[in-house]
Amino acid sequence: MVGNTRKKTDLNPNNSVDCVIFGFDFEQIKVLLIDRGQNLGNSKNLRALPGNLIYEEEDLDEAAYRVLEELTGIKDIYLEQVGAFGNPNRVNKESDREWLKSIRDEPNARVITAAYYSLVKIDDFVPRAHSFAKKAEWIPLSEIEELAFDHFEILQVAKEKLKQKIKIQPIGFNLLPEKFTLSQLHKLYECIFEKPLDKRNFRRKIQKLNILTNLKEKQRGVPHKPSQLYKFNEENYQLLTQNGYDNFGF
Amino acid sequence: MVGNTRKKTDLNPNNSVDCVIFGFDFEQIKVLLIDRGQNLGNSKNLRALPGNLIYEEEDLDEAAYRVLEELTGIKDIYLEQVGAFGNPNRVNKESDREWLKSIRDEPNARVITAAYYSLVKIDDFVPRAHSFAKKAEWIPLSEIEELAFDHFEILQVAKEKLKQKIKIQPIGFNLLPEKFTLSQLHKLYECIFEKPLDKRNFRRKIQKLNILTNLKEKQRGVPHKPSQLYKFNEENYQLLTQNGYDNFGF
DNA sequence: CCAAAAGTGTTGAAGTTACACCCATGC
DNA sequence: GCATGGGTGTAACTTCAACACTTTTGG
Repeated sequence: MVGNTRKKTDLNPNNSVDCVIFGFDFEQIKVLLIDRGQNLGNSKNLRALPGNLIYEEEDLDEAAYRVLEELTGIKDIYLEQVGAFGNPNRVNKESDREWLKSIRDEPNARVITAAYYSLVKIDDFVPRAHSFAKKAEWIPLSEIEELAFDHFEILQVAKEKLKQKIKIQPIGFNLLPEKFTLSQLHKLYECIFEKPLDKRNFRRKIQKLNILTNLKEKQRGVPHKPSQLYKFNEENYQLLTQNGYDNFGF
Repeated sequence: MVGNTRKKTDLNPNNSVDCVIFGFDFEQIKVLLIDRGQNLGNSKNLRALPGNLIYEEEDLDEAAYRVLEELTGIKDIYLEQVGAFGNPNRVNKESDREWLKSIRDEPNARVITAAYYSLVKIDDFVPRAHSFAKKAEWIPLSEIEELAFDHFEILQVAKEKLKQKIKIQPIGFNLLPEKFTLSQLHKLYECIFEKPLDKRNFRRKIQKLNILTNLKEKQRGVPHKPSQLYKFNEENYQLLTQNGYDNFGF
């Protein structure tokens, strides 16, 4: 992989990857979208999921990591496959067709995409736009109403998969900084499940799992009682799950 | 779709679908595999999942239904996507390369596959081999140790997805005949989860869901106390789940 | 009458839900 | 001293796990 010099002609014109990048700013879930900077007459400049064609000899997972880095500068993150999307009508918006003409050698090729979702610590990097992404921006999930191609549909499926996954694997920590408070974790779960969770019950439940380490360290500079800081305890998590435990309930 | 006359040249050389068809014979889970009837010198004649290239203008889900019917004669069944598999080394077995040469126009093309799993009532049809499938056979899941391409890996993932899915949606009924007994359902769940479930607890739990209709009809001709027959109650299931209920536990 | 699977209830432990007040800090 | 979010316990209820015997049929 490393050091390959790949040409545009090594691209597989029929297959792409698209990434739904979730972030959490302690208030809401956000999704990283790119702005293709189209200046179009009558059609809308819709945002898109970061995604692109894969190379002929490239693994799908690898392609997802690569594309993500190329378009946004993000690397080394948690990725999970959502599935394959191959509706022949994925490209039925005028603005999408025009855009493809401007960046692809074979703009009319039928493209099947493998979608991924990933969870990132929103502060670990400033998303930088690269390549054809004129801007890369965090957009609140709740405000997204329309996207390029079939990306809105992909987003809905990704959201659903995330909800299911977090019930059987505590992947939420990927969205939080190394050190976090129970309230932040609580808020995160509420945002993902899109419903309120009782504070005391949540705390009891999560603490019973014994996968948090209390850092014996407090928040500083907050205008209220400072909160304990915790970190995810990877070792205890391994112990817990090595016998097939997968009930993270909620 | 109907009436299209499609030529071999309309095939998309880079994309295929593969189907993991699960069946249940009241004793164990079986998987429908095809035998490509290779007569090879030193390499094994491995069985494969039914699958084939898709057409250029064909939806993935549709392609899965079509390929399945073409290779096995099965139609109108429950299908669920497993995901996209695109490891460039999927074809690294000598026997697979030779076989592709014999059936494909572009045997060396890199192929990304969308895998599906499906649940069928094993007695609803006799699988018939068609096309390049020389035989289509039900093989016990527990006896499958090696398959063509990356099909064994696909099978493992499909099995895992099925286990997860049946916890949140009672899809098991697709594997049983219209009329079935609680013992058959019980055995089915044990086979899927690969672990014993307490008989009384299972019955209580499933009956509390209120998605079974007691047909007030008994098994006949069995050399033991005949069992009540039940059918799946679709209406009650809709009522149960319309408010988001998805705890079919186990 | 024997073999085979069907069918049934109880108890103790664990988990779930709902709910209200005091605490520590910055300003 | 006030506003803000942090942190805690209990009681009623529901669910879960474990467990053994009687029933009905065919042969």
